[in-house]
Amino acid sequence: MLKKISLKDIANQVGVSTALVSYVLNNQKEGRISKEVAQRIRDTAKRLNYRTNQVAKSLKTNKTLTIGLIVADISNPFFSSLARIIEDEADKNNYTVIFGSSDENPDKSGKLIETLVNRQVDGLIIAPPQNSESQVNYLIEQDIPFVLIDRYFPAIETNYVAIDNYKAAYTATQHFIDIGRKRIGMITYESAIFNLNERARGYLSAIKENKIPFRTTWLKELRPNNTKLCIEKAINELLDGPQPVDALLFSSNIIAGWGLKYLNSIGIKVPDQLAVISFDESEALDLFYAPLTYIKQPLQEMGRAAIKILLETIGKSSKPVQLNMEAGLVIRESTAV
Amino acid sequence: MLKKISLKDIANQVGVSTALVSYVLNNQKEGRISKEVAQRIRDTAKRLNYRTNQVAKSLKTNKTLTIGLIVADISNPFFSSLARIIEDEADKNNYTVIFGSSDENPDKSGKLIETLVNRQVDGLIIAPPQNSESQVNYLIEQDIPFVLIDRYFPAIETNYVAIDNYKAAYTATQHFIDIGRKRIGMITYESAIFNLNERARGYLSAIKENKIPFRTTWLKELRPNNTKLCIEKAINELLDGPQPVDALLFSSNIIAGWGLKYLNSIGIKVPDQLAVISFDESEALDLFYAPLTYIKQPLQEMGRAAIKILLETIGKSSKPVQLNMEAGLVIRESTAV
DNA sequence: CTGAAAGCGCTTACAG
DNA sequence: CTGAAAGCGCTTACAG
Repeated sequence: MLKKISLKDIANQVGVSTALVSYVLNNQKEGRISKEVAQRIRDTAKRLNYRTNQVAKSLKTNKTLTIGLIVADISNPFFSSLARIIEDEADKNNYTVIFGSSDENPDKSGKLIETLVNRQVDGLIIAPPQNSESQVNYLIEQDIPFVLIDRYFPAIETNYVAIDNYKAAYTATQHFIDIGRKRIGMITYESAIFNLNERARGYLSAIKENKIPFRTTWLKELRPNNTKLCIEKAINELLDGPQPVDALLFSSNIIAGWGLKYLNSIGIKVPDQLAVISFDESEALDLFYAPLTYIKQPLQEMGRAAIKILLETIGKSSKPVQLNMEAGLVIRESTAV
Repeated sequence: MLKKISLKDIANQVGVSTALVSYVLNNQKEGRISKEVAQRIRDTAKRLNYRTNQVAKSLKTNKTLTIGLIVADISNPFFSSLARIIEDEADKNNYTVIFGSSDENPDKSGKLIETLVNRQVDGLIIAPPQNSESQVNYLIEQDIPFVLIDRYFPAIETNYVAIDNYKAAYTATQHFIDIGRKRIGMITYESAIFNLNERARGYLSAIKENKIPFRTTWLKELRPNNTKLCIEKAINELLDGPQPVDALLFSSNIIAGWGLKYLNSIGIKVPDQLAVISFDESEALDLFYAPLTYIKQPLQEMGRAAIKILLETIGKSSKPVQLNMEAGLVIRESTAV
């Protein structure tokens, strides 16, 4: 790289101190600097194409105007959509975002947190994987501002922004019942992640409260790895036998993606044979021959709230803000009566 | 935040200079420091939970170990997949990535470049929007390492990693011809972006060289804005009249997404009435009842190459490396004979 | 084997 | 209205 122009270069050219240059370029002490000198400083800065070195500024001010975003996988449409919203909101506040993908792996997320903290991010937005409680506690101990998003740990008092997953799953299941379905399956991950458990809990509650005799084989909890085959196997089990399910709730867009592909390939008729609802939308789901009924998370609001809370926390540590937003149910053909 | 532990704190505790602490923690001058002291320094660092302040280190070393990634839109699956690959490759080299979305807008990309440069990123990976030549020239002037990805400006000599879009479109069009299609349409964006022009050029060449009488109405070039309606209109025009097209090439995954949705809704039979090929894959496309034949870009290789070239350029400025990789054609049901 | 010291490019109280 | 100076937390020649 070329030698960069520094404040000192401008100061030398104009024949003033770097202090003065700094004040002018930061629009400080407005009234107290002679207009003429201020203008000469500005002109020179422009002529030399001066760019402030944020690293030096950060070291001095102890602010980097950078936030770290840790998601499970930036290539998952749910997270990349969220990332885009967070990017835009951050930008409005002159913040820049560094991202990292944890792959739902606590070791990776721990390393990411460490890297980002070393880089002195002003705060973090994290979708924490299971078993990462200690990392969250570490951030609390170190008094590093952060907001959990999508998931959280009910036992730890932190900022978070999520949806009411219990209610969302309950509503979806109730919808199946309302359109007359009697045997309702659900495919989800076997996981300690709170939001997934809430989804299963909501599903079970709705079934119970409607006095539908529940069969344990209706709820399939998959290992997160080896997903594709497991999903196919789960679907087979749900559809085989004399009492196949007539409705199916997918607990994530990824599961829905694989699941629909498989339903396609084995020629199941949706919604006639099987009504289907998925958590989260995805361009993908629109191309299924029966556009999917889905649980729509208010991503925009979630991203906005996360940034807002984070910036407030950066400003001054305050009481944790905990937001359980309400998700919508977008009803389409996959649950048509 | 809590007061952070600095090198000085460790130095004070152990009773040595910060220089020594720095050497030990960076594993420098290994043999020349007494084992005993080194061990005490390490123990103390651990006990105090020392984290190095990367900002201070960066200021001194003039390296931030950060790269900037500017794409059109991080929520577009093409770019988020690329981002994920770049993230992983960067991580292997201890680099971290800051991203930004330009929305194909040169003003936005200009601002992003400025922000990232001010933040002293060591280098940039950019998918440049149209009319951003001046920004690229600025980077060259300033001798800031960068690699263009996905698109580039043939008139400017830079590092870039892209596919041979001409060839990819040619191959796709040839495939239509090989399966007996006679009236082949293409929907693309009206744009000065080189890669899109190359796609149109490849399509036209294939038609010409196969001596198919080309009709200008077959090539639809849309304004990038208001896409959905434009695509529907374009499809209507292509399918209306006595001589509807019997094959259709979509020049991006976004266009394909909207296009397929519309084909679905108007009940066109793929591939019987209309054979279809799209640029780029997407989970989405698998859910279309006739899984799509698509042009597969070697994303993994592209991301890897981009990082490799960038890091080499950061190491020492060298001759521009220009990679036109070959895309594959994945043949599926949408072009079945 | 170890330390004193300069310096990276800024900001900001303090003094005048 | 303006400047000299300290300091943010590191690294690294240099000296011993």
